Amino acid sequence: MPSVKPPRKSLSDLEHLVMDVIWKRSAATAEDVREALAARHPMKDSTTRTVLKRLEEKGYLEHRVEGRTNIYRGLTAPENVAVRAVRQIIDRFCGGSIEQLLVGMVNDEVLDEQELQRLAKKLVRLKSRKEEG
Amino acid sequence: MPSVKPPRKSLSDLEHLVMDVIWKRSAATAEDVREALAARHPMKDSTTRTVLKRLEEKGYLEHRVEGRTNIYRGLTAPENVAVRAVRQIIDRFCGGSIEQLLVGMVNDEVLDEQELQRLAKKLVRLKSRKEEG
DNA sequence: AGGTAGCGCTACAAAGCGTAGCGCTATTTG
DNA sequence: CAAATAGCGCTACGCTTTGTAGCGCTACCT
Repeated sequence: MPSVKPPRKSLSDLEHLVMDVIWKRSAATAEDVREALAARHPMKDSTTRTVLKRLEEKGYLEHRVEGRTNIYRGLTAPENVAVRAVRQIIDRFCGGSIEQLLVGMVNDEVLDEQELQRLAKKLVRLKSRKEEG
Repeated sequence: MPSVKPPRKSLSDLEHLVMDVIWKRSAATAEDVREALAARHPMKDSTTRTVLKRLEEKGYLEHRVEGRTNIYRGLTAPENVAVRAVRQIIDRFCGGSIEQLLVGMVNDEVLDEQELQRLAKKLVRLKSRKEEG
């Protein structure tokens, strides 16, 4: 597996909106993005391009040229970005302890213990199934 | 329970360092903070104060005056900050699905399913014990 | 009285972000 | 074919955040 280098910087609000578009359709042109966001966040064509360019610099995107058109493609799935971010949080706020985070989530009622247990079981099932092939 | 309002803005690197000091000792003066960070991050007295002030504005701290000295105290525990941040991440990157995040963590081997199950059980035990009083 | 501790205020440069204008070229259209 | 258009990259600008600190005031100890 050619481990993809993780993006260095985090996403701004607008960058996030744009990434959502990319993630939703796996590939898009600048115009695609602009149109997709026209309702929620209208912007000029050049604005879209700037954001796209910055996302590329940050390592979230790459593009290939097709005819005269740039086709942008995401380099990381949203879940991966999420996992990295959470990892950071655990390191920074919970002394590296996932347990501490889970405890906090249960206490804050963001997560229910029963639900967590159900998910845990599900994941174990999934894993063993995968190992069997 | 007088639900504490969550801080609005997130922490910068330096702010984070400072909060760690506060969290470690639950209360501290500006000098305490400066000394505690002197090795890792030397700074002038006034710098420390600026950061402290900003942290207060952001809602992470409050201070009381004792004699001529300000005593700073954290308003939120690190786990709470962590939980809120993770909540955001789940909403933003995982469409609100905790499951999606956990799956991602297991796939990225940040978390082991067995370990997760162990923790889940532990939390359930903890909860029932708490309910019994 | 003079030094000092402690404090708040103001400032400022660098970086990040949202925004966009401009000018170039290849393609489409009248 | 000339003109309009699509698509692109470059440059820029104002605003906010962040790290950094200087300054000047006051209460206090020597």
